[in-house]
Amino acid sequence: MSHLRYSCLMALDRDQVLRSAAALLTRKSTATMDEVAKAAGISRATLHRHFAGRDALVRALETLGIAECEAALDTARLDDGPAGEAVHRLVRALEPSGGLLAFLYTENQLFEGEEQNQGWARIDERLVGLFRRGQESGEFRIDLTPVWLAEALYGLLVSGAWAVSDGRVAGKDFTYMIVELLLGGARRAGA
Amino acid sequence: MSHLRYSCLMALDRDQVLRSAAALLTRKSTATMDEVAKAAGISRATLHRHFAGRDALVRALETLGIAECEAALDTARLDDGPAGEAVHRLVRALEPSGGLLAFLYTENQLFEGEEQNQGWARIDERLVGLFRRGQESGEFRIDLTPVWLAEALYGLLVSGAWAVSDGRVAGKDFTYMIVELLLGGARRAGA
DNA sequence: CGCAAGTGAGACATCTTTGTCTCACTTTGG
DNA sequence: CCAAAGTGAGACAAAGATGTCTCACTTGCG
Repeated sequence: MSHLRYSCLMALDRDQVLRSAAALLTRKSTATMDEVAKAAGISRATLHRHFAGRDALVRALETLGIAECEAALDTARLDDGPAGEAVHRLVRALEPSGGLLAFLYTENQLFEGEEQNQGWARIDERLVGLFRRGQESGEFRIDLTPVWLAEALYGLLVSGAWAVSDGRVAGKDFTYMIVELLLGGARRAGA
Repeated sequence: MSHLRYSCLMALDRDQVLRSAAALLTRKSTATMDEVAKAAGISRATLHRHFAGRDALVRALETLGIAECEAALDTARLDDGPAGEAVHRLVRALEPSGGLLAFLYTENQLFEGEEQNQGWARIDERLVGLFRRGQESGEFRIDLTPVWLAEALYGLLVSGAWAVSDGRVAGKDFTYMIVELLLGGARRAGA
């Protein structure tokens, strides 16, 4: 039964290709299939054997991004302790996926009419739930809707990922900057 | 001398086409020249008479966006009064340009290698100067760099513009949400 | 060794977008 | 009324990306 080994090996290769494609498309979202293949160190023909086409590749990246988000949401234990600390844990867990999420967030904006992947709705739900919990516990202000807070978190993740990749801010500050701005804002506490 | 009238009429038409293109590309950043032309109510041939090509159109949109930003920066009188209020005036002045800025911000991310338009550098400078002023006056915290605060403002503008255009948040809350989150954060003042 | 599977290189047709051009029609101003 | 300018519709080739296919080569395993 070489079939099992076959599919196993394929899965590994496929994942490596996917990671490499994510890394490239994060920097250049319009990269060609040929560029993606070269970046992965394989030929365009082999790339095509893994992913039926560009759409399939992007959809696979979306699935990967959703999986990483779900994993980060689990890791961050959103229901434990103060909501602010949960946000901190979440951003820290999301940091490695920042570039991929930036790509998918802007890419998703193109699918104006089409229904978005069910996975994002589920993630939105959990994120909104976290902010709502913070409001109900009196930790977060209630004049900013949970939906907006979730949206703002996405925006800050994108800004942060791009600013880091462009060298405008240091990568080590990624989590701190996002969490501090999202939770505390720019105004000095005493001011 | 019909030449003067000619150029004058052209300028008006050109500006209308530009606005319409901005409105369309804001929603669908990959729209083709044909779609842009149809959206403007003109033929593709005429569109080409106004803008040599897609690059020229995008560059013209960039120039428009820069001009609107500069105008907003002037209107907001960044050097007057508390920096926090200046930020509020700025976001309010920027609100009508939110969609266009979102388009240009994400579009600019594609020009990774190339040098960006000098105009953006000047705008960044003024924006960073505003946040620096707020820090020096003791109004803003100093553990978040002015560069990051400026970047975060861009990100929140993009998130806000998309959230409004997708109907996830109400358009009338645009300025309030962005300013309050940017300056005050999600955490309740007393918490 | 010999075979089967996977891969790389490249040819090829196709599709989309773009840029250019022509031609007929409409509008405008003298 | 007439001529000039602008416009719309469409044809056309060129360029870029994609998807498909073939063929030779390597690799791994019996």
